[in-house]
Amino acid sequence: MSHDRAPDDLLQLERFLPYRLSVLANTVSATIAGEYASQHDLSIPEWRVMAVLAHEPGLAAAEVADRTAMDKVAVSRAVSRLLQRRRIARRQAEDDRRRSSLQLTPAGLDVYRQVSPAALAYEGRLLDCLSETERRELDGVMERLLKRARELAAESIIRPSAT
Amino acid sequence: MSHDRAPDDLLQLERFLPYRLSVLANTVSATIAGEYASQHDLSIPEWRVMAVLAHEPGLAAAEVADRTAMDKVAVSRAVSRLLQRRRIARRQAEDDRRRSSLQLTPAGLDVYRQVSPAALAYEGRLLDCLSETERRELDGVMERLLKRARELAAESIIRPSAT
DNA sequence: TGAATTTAGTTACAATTGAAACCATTATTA
DNA sequence: TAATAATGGTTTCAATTGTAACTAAATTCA
Repeated sequence: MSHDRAPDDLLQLERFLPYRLSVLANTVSATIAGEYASQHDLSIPEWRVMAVLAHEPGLAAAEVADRTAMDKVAVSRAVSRLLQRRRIARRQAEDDRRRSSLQLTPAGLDVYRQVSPAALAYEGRLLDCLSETERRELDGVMERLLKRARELAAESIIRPSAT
Repeated sequence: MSHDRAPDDLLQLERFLPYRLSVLANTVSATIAGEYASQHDLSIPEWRVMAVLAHEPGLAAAEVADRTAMDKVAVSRAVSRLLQRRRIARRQAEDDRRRSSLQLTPAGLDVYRQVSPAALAYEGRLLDCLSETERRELDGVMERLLKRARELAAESIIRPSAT
């Protein structure tokens, strides 16, 4: 009457944390991306760049990459779109002419000030389904999981397929 | 001495749950994808298809899409690669000739039996950083967050940009 | 029955993303 | 100081992914 294969010591997709994380993150990101795009013609990478520049004006592209967990190519592309739309401005650092210094324009700051509360409102509604305690705990859990995930990622890069 | 803009009632990227979820999920997925790819030449979509077929042999493509949170195009592509490699077999349902019935081949089952414990081992090491209680709680929290995220996603599709 | 819809799945085309090559500048060191 | 290496950032090309159009089969209902 039951399946004769795949006993439950083998992986079941719906119970697999990496799968669940991926589905949750994609669902959330797709919703937000739709919101940003329709309201402000803004992609998630662009939004990330703006958000870090709001808090730390003058960063170079590499520093932005660092703080947004994006690679330098993605930052370069987001930056060039933001420059086109005059949402950020760039000048070259006087000490090092390779390096750029990025900051929001007044128009960019405006956009940030509009998007920011909408994003926080979405986050709030998402977290509605958790108790205050659960939220606090989730915070710590996420932090440790990310730290751990990075450790494991570093491992498998160092030793891509040793015996 | 402190920044004169972006007060903390505005969004700070590192504290923003959607951002954190995305970074965590991407880090985890990239690690696993690298593992699958190097060891078995298997993509994540393909792996998902195999995992559901291991538990429910005979599913049609649309049902696979359902259970893997993938769209039908992604399933179609994964299925065609898996067919090429003889990891799954397809026959058409006798009652409805549009519909296909998919199942792992013995070779496919073999791959699944190899990948599955490796994937579970990774998950175990990731969860190492949490206590037993925290893991149990995370399970419930993930479930509710996903449910909630889907509600909110449905909302914004129904009412894409009402006043 | 038979035209019009709906459903399952694939294909074609455009947009996004990632990896590697590349240019310009700065740092190193022989 | 001249050659070499390293760094910041952009560009190019290929692979992945998403959207829409499409084919074939089944269903609806006039």
